[in-house]
Amino acid sequence: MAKTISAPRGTRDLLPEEAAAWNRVEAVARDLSRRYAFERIETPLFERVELFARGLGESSAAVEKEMFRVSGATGSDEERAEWALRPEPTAGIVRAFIEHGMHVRPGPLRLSLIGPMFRYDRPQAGRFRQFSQWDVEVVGDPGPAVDAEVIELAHRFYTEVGLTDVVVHLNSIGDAVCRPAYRQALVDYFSVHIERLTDDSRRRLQVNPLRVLDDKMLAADLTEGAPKSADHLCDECRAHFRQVLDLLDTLGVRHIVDHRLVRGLDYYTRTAFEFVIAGREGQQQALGGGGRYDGLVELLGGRATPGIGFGIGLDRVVIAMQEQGVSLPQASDLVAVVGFADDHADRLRVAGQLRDAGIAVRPDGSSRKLGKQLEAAAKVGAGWAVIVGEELRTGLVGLKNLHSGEQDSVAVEDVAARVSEGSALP
RNA sequence: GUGGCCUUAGCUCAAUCGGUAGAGCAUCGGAUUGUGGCUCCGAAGGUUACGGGUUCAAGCCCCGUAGGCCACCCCA
Repeated sequence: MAKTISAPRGTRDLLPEEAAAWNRVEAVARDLSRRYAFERIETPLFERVELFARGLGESSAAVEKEMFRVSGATGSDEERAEWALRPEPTAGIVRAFIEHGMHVRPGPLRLSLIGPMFRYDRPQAGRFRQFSQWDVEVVGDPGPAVDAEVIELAHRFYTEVGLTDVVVHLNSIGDAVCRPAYRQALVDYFSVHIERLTDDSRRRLQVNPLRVLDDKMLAADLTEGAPKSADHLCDECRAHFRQVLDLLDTLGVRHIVDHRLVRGLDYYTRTAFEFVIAGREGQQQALGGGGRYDGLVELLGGRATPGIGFGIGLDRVVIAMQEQGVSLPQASDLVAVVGFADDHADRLRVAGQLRDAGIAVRPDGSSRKLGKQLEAAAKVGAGWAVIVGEELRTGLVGLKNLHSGEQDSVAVEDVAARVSEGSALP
């Protein structure tokens, strides 16, 4: 045997046995996108490094150490530009929004995508270098109602996918008006305790003081004693946050205000949130997160436009579904077509007729004895076997229920109806 | 980027003191020519992750590399 090649580190193959869970997750995401009137958008899997550096912030972990760089080909300047696989979808969507002049469209714009993201960090439970997200963005709506609607949408997603105990943690981190003062308050506070900070936090204090709150290495009393952004909000931000919380109460969305939640990306303003499984502290408990980014469009060269959105990590959702034992009903309306000797023409013709009628068919292509074919049919999960034999001359085939063993002779055109009655559940 | 544990058949695992690789499950075939699931018989499947070292002899001891798992940072 030739030397084998394995999947790249931090990536994995989606095998057929996991398909049911992924199908469910993607189906719910697509259906909710439809019901909440989001339109599909697709952006490239790679963009210029500069887009992410400017959009997410130079000091964000995603840019600082997790950028998955694409080595450019030789040739033109275009090809030699620095590219990176997208670590998150928002920057690309905002880039497209600006590039296509989408601000002139009747708004607010509601955009959604499902696709892979890439971060070059070390693989771990629930963390991969390639992972999948469902992302939704509302661009052009500054009001708190849309914050609540979007959070409620994510919450509904978790429920419909079958998960329980998912709660939203949220915070308001202010805006261009009040953040500078809060920022200074943090600098003042942490400067007093500079000897208790980690090297990393001392650096963050210079670059982005909010992210010192994110440093889990610091003693709890140090971060809990730090100034809270909620206490430093300007009147507008305070009112906005208050309304978001009230609306979530009205909608019955369980939420917890977390003063340490600042989020890893620099573009967030006002509302920031994260979805976690209650009681699962420590490891990769975040199932999704997002927030408002009222300054991002302008930062990337567009005219000032508010935005809000979230990304949900579908890999982690699938893992959580497995952990919680979410049941995924297996339809067994698959029909195997078996027959005798070399009557493949008959089998394929019958298979075609059944497919015309809309059912899933798997003809046996072998000339094995009938018993082997039936055994194989049951093993691949068929609920029914259609046995093609002499009676086909009169339009009849044997229809055998592979779970009960019952069998009778039916007309080919009646098979589909019998199968869709769906009595073949195991 | 840092640390710990690990790597033998497709999967889960054995292999005594260092003595030349085994089981269960799964797969495929058979058990008197047209009816599966149970049972029985049989076959196939390995450069013991890769590379080097020590030794008469290495799956086992030593070094390196890669990969996996777990945790930290951070996040989805």
